[in-house]
Amino acid sequence: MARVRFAPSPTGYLHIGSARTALFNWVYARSSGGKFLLRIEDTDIARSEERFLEEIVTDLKWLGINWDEPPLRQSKRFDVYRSSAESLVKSGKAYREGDAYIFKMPEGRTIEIDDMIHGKVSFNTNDIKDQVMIKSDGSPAYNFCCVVDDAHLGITHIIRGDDHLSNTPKQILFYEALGLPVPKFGHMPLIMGADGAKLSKRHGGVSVEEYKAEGYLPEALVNYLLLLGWSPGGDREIITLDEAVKIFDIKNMTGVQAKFDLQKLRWINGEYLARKSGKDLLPMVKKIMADSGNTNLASDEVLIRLIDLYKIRIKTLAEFITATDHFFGDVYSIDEKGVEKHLKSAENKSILNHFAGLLEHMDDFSHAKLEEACRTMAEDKGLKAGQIIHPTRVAISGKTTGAGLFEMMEILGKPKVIERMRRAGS
RNA sequence: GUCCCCAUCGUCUAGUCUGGCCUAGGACAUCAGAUUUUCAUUCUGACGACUGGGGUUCGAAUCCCCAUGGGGACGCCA
Repeated sequence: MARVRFAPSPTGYLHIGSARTALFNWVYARSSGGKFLLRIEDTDIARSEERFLEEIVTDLKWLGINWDEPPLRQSKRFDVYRSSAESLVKSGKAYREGDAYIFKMPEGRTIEIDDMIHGKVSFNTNDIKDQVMIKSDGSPAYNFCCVVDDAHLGITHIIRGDDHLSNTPKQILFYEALGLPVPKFGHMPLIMGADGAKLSKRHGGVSVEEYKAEGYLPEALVNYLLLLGWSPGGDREIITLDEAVKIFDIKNMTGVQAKFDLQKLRWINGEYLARKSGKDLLPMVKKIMADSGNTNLASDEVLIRLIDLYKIRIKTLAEFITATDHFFGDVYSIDEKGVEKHLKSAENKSILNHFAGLLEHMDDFSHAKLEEACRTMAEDKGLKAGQIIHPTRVAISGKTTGAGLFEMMEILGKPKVIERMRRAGS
């Protein structure tokens, strides 16, 4: 049975690239009926912090990733690494230099890897230096404790980033020297920024937290990450984790570095947003509104109506806030070009005032009745409905885009609508 | 500098392993049109690629070599 792992180092937030690594390992385990484990690489005690670990755990769960056994912490196993290193010194494969333990690199050997993604890759040991196993301060070096623990955990398949490809021959040598079975490796290409450079803040964010805060749904982020380096086949673009588990085959992963495309992520997020109900989205919207300082400005009922109206017009939850700001008070963003185009002429002002006058006599302020009133007025005055709709939209929302006008009016309510129309018409 | 990985539309990719079905398919983005007598959704269409050069072969996006380009690694970081 396959056993795979994700081994984060709690020295910072969960990087989007690490999240992808975790994701593919998880999918590999679930699709093959194997186990997915977590190992905490906290050997750098000075830089490791509990709060980072908590954030990583939270983010993994948020993405839908769970693990089958309690996480293993490397900081608790320094004695194990030391005795392993000691055994290699005894057998003559390593030597000591002060308090450090160093592995003697054999000469002239070719190490061949049959990578699950790249196929055959080979290295010559002449290109590799002797490797530190235990540092002078007693802490283990990455490549060494990685091997000791992967063997200890019975890891059978290691799926990780291409940045580890050149670590692999070193690790294979450790497995051999220690007399341990060598697992299968699969190195997936790194994600680059849109400009081909290392992924950074200006590409839209590097941490899972940033995407969460921006209002991306975990399903959408997962879906997008899954499409980077793997193809579900056919013309599929939208795929859930569960469906991916059913059809995943590591053979379909490409060895080609991919650029992170925020536009496509946004599109996918929009797809998921549109498919959710306002009720399902409510907690997330409330959270993101609270985080940006908007609290208790509308009832849940009104919020749900707004979400249902706007979910097909936004790509992230954060956009909901700016798109609907005119519902939450009298200070909201104004599209100056829209004002210029629709509210400046005397004719439009007169149309606004006339329409407002009609509205004042309405008791039933439902969108159906409002639309009826608008259409009737257009007919009476020989106008096209658009000539009433556009100025009204800008007058009550400050925007040229948004939900259907009459639904907007209904939710805003008679007093606000008329007040804003009168102000724009004066 | 040395070693390693990679190379199809602007981007993600299908096709490459098992050469002919590829006048290279899909999606995002962009542009245009239709629908919606408002916004968006939706629909239709357009634009748009096999990095270059040598081979091998009846035939190459697919196999081989070289060049170029991109990325990674060469830490007592992980």
